[in-house]
Amino acid sequence: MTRSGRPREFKDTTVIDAAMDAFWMNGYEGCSTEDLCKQTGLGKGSLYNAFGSKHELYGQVLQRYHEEGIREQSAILQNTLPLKERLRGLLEWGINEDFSESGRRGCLLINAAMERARVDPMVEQIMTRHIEILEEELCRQIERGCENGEITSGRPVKELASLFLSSYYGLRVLNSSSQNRELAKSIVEGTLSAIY
Amino acid sequence: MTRSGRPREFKDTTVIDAAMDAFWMNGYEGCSTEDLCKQTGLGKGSLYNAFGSKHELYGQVLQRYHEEGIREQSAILQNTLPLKERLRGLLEWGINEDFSESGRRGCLLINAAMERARVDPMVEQIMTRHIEILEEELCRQIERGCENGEITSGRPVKELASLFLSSYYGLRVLNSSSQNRELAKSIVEGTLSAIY
DNA sequence: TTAATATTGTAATAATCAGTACAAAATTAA
DNA sequence: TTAATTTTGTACTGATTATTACAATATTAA
Repeated sequence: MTRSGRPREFKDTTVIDAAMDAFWMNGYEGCSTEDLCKQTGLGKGSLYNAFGSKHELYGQVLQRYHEEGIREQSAILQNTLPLKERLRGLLEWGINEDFSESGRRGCLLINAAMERARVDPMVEQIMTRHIEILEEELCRQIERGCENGEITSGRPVKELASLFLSSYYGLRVLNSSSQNRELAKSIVEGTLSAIY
Repeated sequence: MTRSGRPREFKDTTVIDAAMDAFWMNGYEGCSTEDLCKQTGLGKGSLYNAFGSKHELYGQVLQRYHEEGIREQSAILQNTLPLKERLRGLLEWGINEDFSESGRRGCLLINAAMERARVDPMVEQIMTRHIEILEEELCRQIERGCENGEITSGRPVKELASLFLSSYYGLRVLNSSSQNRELAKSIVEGTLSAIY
């Protein structure tokens, strides 16, 4: 079942990961096809033959980032620690991303949404789905926390999940806007003690 | 003390406001000098003569937005209502901005910071200052709220202010990412009941 | 081997980019 | 009036933009 013709000299996922770096560093508008060729190592011919356009490649990049992000965040929320430690883990995972060596790029999906969700249905759709999934998982875990007595505040589950979600996204934005570790620490404590 | 030479046919602040719309709609990279001329009504000659470069004009736009934003937000935080209503007022002010007719542009400063704070010291500086001032005002008001018995949670003022700040920024980001009024409502309730 | 097919690198395309040059126009100071 | 000064609109610059054309290359199926 192998296709005839000259075989590709690259793996799609590898190229998408490289393109992800380029878009992450430069944004969508700020990233030229030249940048994409340099970062991926492909020529224009190959890039356009394989991915169609800059915008389609961007779509594949965001989709991949979204799926991997959900995987990692869900894993943190579903491990065996007490809920409070899992929630802390998620906040700290975000902080690690935001303050990593690789140059303070923040969350690619937030960057993309702020730049383009308003004008690009593809971006809006991925971001909306991402938020939905995260919110659902938060509700699931907080619900369990209420049932087994870990959470005693008595507030509605939806409200607690919304609060955590917004505080988490605010944390990510504040981190990549002004790189203030003190503030980040304070947000973590404030958020956790708001739920407990 | 009038300067000699042909007088300008425009008021600086009017032009800056028009340029603000252009940058707000398109982002920095996505906004061409052509866009700026169209939106402001000026020719390139006048625009460059008066503002030097696209980047300098962008700086003036952000500075103006920053100052006006601080003015409005401070006014809300300093009015005569109970603190809880003032905090609610700030959240709802943000929601009104994010869901306004003028096309879901969100907060210009957040947009700018997400696009450029990483690579543009001017943007980072304005955003950092903006956050600082807002945080200070929140601390001031929450401090008073603790002293006069409006707030009884016993948590440190800094922590409560950080929580509110992050939740507020998260709210703004979630709003402009996916325009979910239900979620916004839930965040408002969750945030306020976290502090009270 | 050959025909068919797919990928690759390079060169070209037309449009758009930020910014400049400059002469015409409009003002003030002398 | 005239000289000096500033603003304005237009035409232009060279660079860069996303995308395409296409011949050379590398493979599979017959």
